[in-house]
Amino acid sequence: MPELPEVETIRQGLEAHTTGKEVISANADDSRLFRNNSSGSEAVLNLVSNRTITGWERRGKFMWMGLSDTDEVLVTHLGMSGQVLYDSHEKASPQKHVHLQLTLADGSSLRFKDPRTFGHLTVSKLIQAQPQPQPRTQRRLIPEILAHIGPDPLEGAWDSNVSWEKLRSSTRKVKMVLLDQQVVSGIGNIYADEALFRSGIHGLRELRSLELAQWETLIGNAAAVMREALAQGGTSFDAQYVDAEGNPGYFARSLDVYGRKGQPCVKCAGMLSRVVIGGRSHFYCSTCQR
DNA sequence: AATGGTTCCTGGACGC
DNA sequence: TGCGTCCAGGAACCAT
Repeated sequence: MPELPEVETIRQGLEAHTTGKEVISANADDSRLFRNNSSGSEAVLNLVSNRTITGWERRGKFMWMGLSDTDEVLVTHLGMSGQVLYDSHEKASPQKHVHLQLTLADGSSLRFKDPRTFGHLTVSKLIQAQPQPQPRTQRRLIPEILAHIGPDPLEGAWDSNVSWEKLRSSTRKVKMVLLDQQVVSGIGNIYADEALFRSGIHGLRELRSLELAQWETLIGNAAAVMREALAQGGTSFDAQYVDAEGNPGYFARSLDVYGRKGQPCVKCAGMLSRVVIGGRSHFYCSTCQR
């Protein structure tokens, strides 16, 4: 389940291994990963072929590959089970669920794999981000299709006051707002639960019951837990999440509540519970979270 | 306008 | 051991 720390881990690996390399051949299937392109995978193949990779950027759970001599980028979202795998040598045999494969000039390869096809592979044009990061050290460009996605808490652009006026009267459950990528991006089900636990806030609370200071604490804790996870290479429960070189992350052992129903709370030793909010599992401590 | 529900998909966990 | 059944998850889309 790639959330911000997992996507950032993958991005760093791709940045290190593929920047400056030319794409000499590209193959794609007709997977629904390409559903946002009017011409399916064709637009993606046209974009990447014979261009040099200039780098990888990220906002929230979205990541994009920059290319030479164009203001269009290849935008990826890994969904539930997406992987972008780098290999120092070309993978000759076709592999299951690999929907796009690029061969680079030095003989290395890049494979976009996604069994559940919840992800996206889309061509999009870069535009000016609104709002711009503060302080405005450099102008941030983001893909046009991500214009509605909010900044993530690890970006300079994040400012909880910006969204507060719209949120303060909302009757939505706090957990649902944390997962709303238009409000704040990058937080998925795992880190939402961890941030709520650290903040002592129950996910079923209505947002309007919070003070601005509590909302800021919540976002601050989400940022903190995601930074810690990033330092561990992300969270892996199974083979679904691996970095660009196929290695798992080690943060799962550091989770306080997610997936721990029936186990003791790390703060009060009481038994942790689970409830469904908006179709998502919410793991919490009924003593520590109010 | 704002909010909640439905949908896509398949590997893995579980029960018999 | 092997089969069937069910569930997890993100975000676009639809219904209210």
